[in-house]
Amino acid sequence: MVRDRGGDPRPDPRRDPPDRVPPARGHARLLGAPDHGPHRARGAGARRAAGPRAPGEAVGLTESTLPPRFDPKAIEARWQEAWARSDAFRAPAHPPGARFSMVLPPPNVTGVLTLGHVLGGAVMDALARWHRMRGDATLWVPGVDHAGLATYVEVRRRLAKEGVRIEELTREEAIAAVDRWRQDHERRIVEQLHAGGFSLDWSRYRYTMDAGSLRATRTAFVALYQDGLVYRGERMVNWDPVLRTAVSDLEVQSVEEEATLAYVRYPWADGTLGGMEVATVRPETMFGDVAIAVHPDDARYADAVGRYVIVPLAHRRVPVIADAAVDPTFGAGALKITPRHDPVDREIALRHPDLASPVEIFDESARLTGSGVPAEFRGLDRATARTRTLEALERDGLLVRTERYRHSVGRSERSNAVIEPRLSMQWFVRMAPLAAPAIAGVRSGEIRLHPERWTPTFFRWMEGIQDWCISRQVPWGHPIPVAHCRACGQDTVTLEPPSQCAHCGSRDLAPDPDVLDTWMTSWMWPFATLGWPEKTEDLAEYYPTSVLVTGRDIVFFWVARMMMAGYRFTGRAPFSDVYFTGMLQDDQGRKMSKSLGNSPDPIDVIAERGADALRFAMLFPNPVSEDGPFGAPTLDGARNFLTKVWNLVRFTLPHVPPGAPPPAPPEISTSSALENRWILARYRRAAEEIDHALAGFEPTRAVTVLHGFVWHDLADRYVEVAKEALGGRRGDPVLRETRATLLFVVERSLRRLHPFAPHVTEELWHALPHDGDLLATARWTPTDEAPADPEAEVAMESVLETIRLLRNLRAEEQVPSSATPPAWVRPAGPEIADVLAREQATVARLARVTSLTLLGATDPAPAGAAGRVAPLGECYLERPTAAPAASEALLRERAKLTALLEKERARLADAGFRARAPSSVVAEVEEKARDLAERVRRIDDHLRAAGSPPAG
RNA sequence: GGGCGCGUAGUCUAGUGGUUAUGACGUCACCCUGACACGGUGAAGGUCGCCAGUUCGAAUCUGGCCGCGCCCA
Repeated sequence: MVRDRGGDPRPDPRRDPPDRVPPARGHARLLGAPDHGPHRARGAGARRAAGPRAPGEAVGLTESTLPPRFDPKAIEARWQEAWARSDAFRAPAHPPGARFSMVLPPPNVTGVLTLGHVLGGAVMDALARWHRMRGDATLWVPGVDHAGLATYVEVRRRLAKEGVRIEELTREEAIAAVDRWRQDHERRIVEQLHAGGFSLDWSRYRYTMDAGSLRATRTAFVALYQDGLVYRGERMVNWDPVLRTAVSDLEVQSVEEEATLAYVRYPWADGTLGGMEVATVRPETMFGDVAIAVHPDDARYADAVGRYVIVPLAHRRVPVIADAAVDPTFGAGALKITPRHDPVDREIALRHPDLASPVEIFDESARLTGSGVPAEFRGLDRATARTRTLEALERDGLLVRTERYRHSVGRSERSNAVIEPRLSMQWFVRMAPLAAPAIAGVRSGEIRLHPERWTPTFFRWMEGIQDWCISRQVPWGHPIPVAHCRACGQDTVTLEPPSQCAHCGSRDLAPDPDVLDTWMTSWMWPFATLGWPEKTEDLAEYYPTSVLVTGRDIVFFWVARMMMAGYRFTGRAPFSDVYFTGMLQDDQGRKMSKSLGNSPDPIDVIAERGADALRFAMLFPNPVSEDGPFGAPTLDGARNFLTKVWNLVRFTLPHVPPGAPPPAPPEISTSSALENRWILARYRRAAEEIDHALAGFEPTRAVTVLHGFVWHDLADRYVEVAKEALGGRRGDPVLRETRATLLFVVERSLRRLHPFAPHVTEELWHALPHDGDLLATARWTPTDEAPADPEAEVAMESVLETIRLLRNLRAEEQVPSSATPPAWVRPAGPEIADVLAREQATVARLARVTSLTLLGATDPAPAGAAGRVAPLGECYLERPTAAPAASEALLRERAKLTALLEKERARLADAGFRARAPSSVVAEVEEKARDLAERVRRIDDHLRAAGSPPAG
């Protein structure tokens, strides 16, 4: 760290910003901690006050004033301000060394953040804080997205409630109305992001419609236009008749729906009896029919091809044609051809150029207004027209029959309106040439997807990619940078809005009235936020970005397109790794979604539980990359764990001597206390796994390891064992070593926990002696600070296992908790005997036995004692005199071991196993069988001694 | 209809050829033991969806079936 300050236990950044805290190397006693509610009468404080001597007084403990539970509200805002004031998250301009950069997927100003956003945020912040602590120049760019159509629809709906139709406003009024909404939501989103404690660089905040984004979008459009990758053309598009705009293929959801399939007779034009029977779910489109098509090989209609029929109600003559695209098994095997209103029909019509040119029958709201529509139906909407045409057909005797029919219907993602395929003039991006480098990038591993299993889906979509319709007929969005010349009819496409036509020089120009699909801007987010198209320093320093974290639901909308834009406009992949998060589900297993209204506002959860608990709960225990439930139990778990950490520090504080220096790796040798060697070894193992998991995009694994290590190894086992040494009862050198070890491991655990629970760890870190201003900018310490020590791990396992066995016996024999009976152990080997001899006192204390006697191999079992047989040997515990001999557990154990033994013996009896399995495996099984047999024998001895003969 | 993925204790989950199948939540019993009852200790709970196959050996590999989910038509 640059400055060695700190020591002031609870800096209040509102009064004392961290960089102005006077250097004070004091003891870490907490001063002025707010009283968090009445302390319960029971507990340590009360006991100490009442007792003759507070434990630890003899060794100079200091009373901690941290309350037993932490109150997130009391600390979170304070640290958020401290981080902000110290510019901790502002990425340096010209950093040496490694870079780590990310963009926050810009939340849509359509709404506010959901818990899903917090999930992504928790993952990103973990990565950002981890890299920052590792010393990488770290940049995480915040911003919001104008979310074109989505926001427009939302505002449109809101205005409609107030009785205002947005279509009736002027363009300027409509834009102003949407922009007011945007500002309101933008403010709330920023507030939410602050409340989450995310380490975003707010100095680089961006908006997808700010000046830079406008310039980037315009530049990209012009470049693509000049390359011929953007073109205008009359194509069949997905038309949303409610919003009266085209939408892209991705914005159409296909839904299974039930419809009426009508069999309609088209009479022969020559007056012959009969006609062609055609099945359709859309009889109202018959006014646009130009033909009836049958399959060329369909024998039923061989004579029909070339004849003419009359379109019912419209009374027009159309030919019967043959086309291989017709499915002869569907309906009657004849298809009416309405080229302006069905993509398949259009394809067929294009193959038959002699057909009459198709007529438009719908207006932009899908009302029947075309010239070919009989007066009876003119002005009707699609649904009414469908009913009326069926009625009319029935009246005219042309409706043969109807049947129910399930088929999939395209609905607009935004308005839920049934999409009307419509031939219209739109702007498109040619995708295949843009997709190729992105496909290659993923294939070569230049871009990696995590979890990997999503790559096939990615390739499938990319390889079948269609051109992208980018024009929208709404006011809200980036204007299409094209001017149409009224004089010569040509387009002028330039970076700056032109004052005259580039072709004829006329000044009579009309700007294109449409706007761009919102993704035409967001696909450039990773570099547009860094200043592109200008050659900025940020772009040079921080592009390409490192990781993109997002939900799988926008892989095609956004992730794939960012790759395309990245390669096209910067020549590079926009990021090297993509991490997909899962979707959260509510308590009932339903997806959390805005429409269901089952995602709480993160602000409310944070107010109630704290940002740390919320974020931690996002990562644990359910895997981040899988869909999974999220609710109160998960939050409770996170809160409980953080309270555990809090109390671990509360326990540690009194053992920090006044004036203690910041924690350093303790001097450890093979003569050190076993528990100290062990916890250091365990810490090292955990730290290595955490680092490995983070590097491998497995945040849940990192958090799981932390949770297990801190709670079980450190708090449950180490602290309990170390209490003896910490009480000074094992002598001064051991006390010093143990204090140093405790402080070191606790402090280093806070460091590794910080990316996942930044506020509470920051608070606790400041309560301990520390070097530097903030944990957020402290070092990610190397794992080899703590020595690997497999020997200590094995030895400690024996100690812990002995304790567990004796506790188990206590419970089974219903030994009263106040009793401390004598116990015996017959170790299975000399190493275990050694360890237990040295750690006798620890075992006795934690198993609450009055003495622990080690038995030799030939010593008889203590009479009347309850016993267990385990791999490490046999444990005996004096049975309460009143208790009946309980041998159920022993019998259960025997049954289990016998079953295992059978299995191993069967394997050994198998000649094939002996012949083909590796000899090491055979030896292992032999050893295991010997051991099992020995244990069964001992159990039998024991049962005989206890007077209950072994079963079987 | 096509593609992809997933089925492990009541729930969620770890585990890519040899482990007495991991952990969390929940459940049961005992316990307010010098930080934590948002806690401690111990226990119970699984034919690893089903059926075949490969292999000396399968939760793990292959095939089929059943169920669920997602994406695309």
